[in-house]
Amino acid sequence: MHAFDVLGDPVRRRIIELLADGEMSAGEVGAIVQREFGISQPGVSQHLRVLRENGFTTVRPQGTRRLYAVDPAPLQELDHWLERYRSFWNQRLDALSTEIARGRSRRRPDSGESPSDRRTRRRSGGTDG
Amino acid sequence: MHAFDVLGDPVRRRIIELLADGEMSAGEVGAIVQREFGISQPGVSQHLRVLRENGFTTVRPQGTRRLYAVDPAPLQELDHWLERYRSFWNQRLDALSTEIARGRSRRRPDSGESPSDRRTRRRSGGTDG
DNA sequence: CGCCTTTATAACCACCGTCTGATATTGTTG
DNA sequence: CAACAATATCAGACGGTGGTTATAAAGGCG
Repeated sequence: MHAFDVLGDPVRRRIIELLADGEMSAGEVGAIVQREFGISQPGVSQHLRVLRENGFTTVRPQGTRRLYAVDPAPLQELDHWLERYRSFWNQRLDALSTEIARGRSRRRPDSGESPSDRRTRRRSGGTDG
Repeated sequence: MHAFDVLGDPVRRRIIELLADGEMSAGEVGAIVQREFGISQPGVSQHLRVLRENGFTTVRPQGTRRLYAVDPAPLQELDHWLERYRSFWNQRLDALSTEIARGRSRRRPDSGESPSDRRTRRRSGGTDG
């Protein structure tokens, strides 16, 4: 699962935001998220699981509590994806279109970049990262 | 709809990547995406509509063709969201956890930041941007 | 005008992500 | 050990997303 897929959910984004300020217990995260989004404890727990299993958080037990912390590695993946577009917003958009058009006339045959997650069919249940 | 929601789909991400190299017609985008993802022309068109309606692309008619270009403004939104996490991956992770814990002990009562998109219920169909 | 191409839209639908209430698991305390 | 707290997991429901085929709309050409 791609980092964007994980963060394409507002609850999970919010959890990452909360954890950015520092380690929190599942319950603390839950209290806030339950209030803000109006979902149940198991609902929150499922989102925590997605984050955990996709490397966005680390978790350590402290008694009955589970302390979650953000793991920034997958976020770096997003940052890299965005690199190509950073130059875009430092320039005028119409002037950029012209430059892009020029750059496009000498288009590279193979940019050597792997395209975004490719799926044959959503129905196949092909979820790869 | 939040920028992450839009890009939380691999087809739409791919389309943005394609357009980053320069303006393309809907058909050109379609040919690539249909081959890579194995979806139909209307399927591609629907994704283009989502991108268009959420400000990720501009479109201009050229005869029967529609030329799409990337509009980077919403991507900037992502970049801002990521700012907070950039410092994370420039440091050792365990040392960072310690610092975060310290910073957490003097937690601000109100960070003044709007939380991620808040929904009452997914069932309510509350999709706001 | 008819014919063709391009591409958007309409109408429909399957499935999977996200939700729920119930329950299991983990840990602590008296 | 029982009781409690914290939280993960289970089993099932369901609606929205992302897909389809058919068709409409827009434009160009002979």
